[in-house]
Amino acid sequence: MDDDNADFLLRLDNQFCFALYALSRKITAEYRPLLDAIGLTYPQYLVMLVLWEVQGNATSDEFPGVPVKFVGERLLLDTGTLTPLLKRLEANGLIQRKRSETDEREVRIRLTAAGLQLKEQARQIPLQMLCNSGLPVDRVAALQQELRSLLSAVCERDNET
Amino acid sequence: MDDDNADFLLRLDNQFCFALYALSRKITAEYRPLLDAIGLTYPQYLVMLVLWEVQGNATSDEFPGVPVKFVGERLLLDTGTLTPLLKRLEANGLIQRKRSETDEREVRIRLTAAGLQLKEQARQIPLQMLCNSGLPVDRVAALQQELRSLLSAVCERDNET
DNA sequence: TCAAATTATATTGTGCGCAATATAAAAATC
DNA sequence: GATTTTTATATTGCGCACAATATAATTTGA
Repeated sequence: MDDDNADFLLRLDNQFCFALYALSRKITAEYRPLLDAIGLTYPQYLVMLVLWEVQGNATSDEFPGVPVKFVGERLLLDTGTLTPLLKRLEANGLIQRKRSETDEREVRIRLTAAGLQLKEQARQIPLQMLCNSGLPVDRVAALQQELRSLLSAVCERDNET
Repeated sequence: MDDDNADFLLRLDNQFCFALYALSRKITAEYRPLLDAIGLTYPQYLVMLVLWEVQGNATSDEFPGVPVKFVGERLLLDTGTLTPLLKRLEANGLIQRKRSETDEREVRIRLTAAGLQLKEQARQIPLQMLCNSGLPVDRVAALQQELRSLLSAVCERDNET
């Protein structure tokens, strides 16, 4: 390949990765005011989404909790990120962390009453975001499908190695 | 809206933002081995792309440099991120940071000989990434166009405020 | 022309991400 | 059943991101 072609491929505007990286940060920034209002960061919000989904409306008495590993697999995050994040959520009274009695290696996570309650304040966020964005819904939906498809492809390749 | 619909919108798999966030991290991870080989992190690589583009083949004698602000606008990063990053690039001998003589507020950034030289080792990276990904080129290209379009829309809205 | 507003960068502090390492418990293998 | 291997979490350290604040230089405008 000659230099002109190589320079073309090195131009910032031609980097797929940069478009992805920049838009991801921009969208996260759009969430910030909404999440500030309920006292969550964006990664903390993702963890709460996972827990709201899996714990349903069960109280912490009824629910055995999920291992940290489960949350990590869902969000593609490792314990170096999750352990301190979960400790902060615990310090804020939204979750409980308790070492499993049947398998002492596991730490099981479950929502407190306050954590369950917070879901009611979060319900409005997805629609709010969509409205705030002013973007055409079908376009966002199509893009999301494509992103999820590529993500699956990359993850499957990772698993083969 | 009833609870079922709200729960649907709160499901992790339905979050546009999560698909974006997760894929962005995955793609960055794919760059890591290639960038490790030339001693750059991913954000540092982006800064170098900007500088390679704007300085061309000029030596640091010939080139007046660009302000930190210029790099920040190109990458949508603020000085809280850039100042320490640029200091690391300087410590590694890839750039010079020099306060402008005509406007003492500005710090002008330019590539050293080593920084210019590194471009030769970086030339292969974009094509390598495309090959490694194993993804269909046209699909990636189309997605990139869509991401850039949304990014522009979000940035324009920001500028109006 | 001088005070006020703006601009460019730096600093501080918090919270991710992630590699590398450590530790303890459970499972597998001999 | 003792040893090895694997698994689950924690810790440490580094480098972003970004809000908030500070500082100094320039520009604006009364």
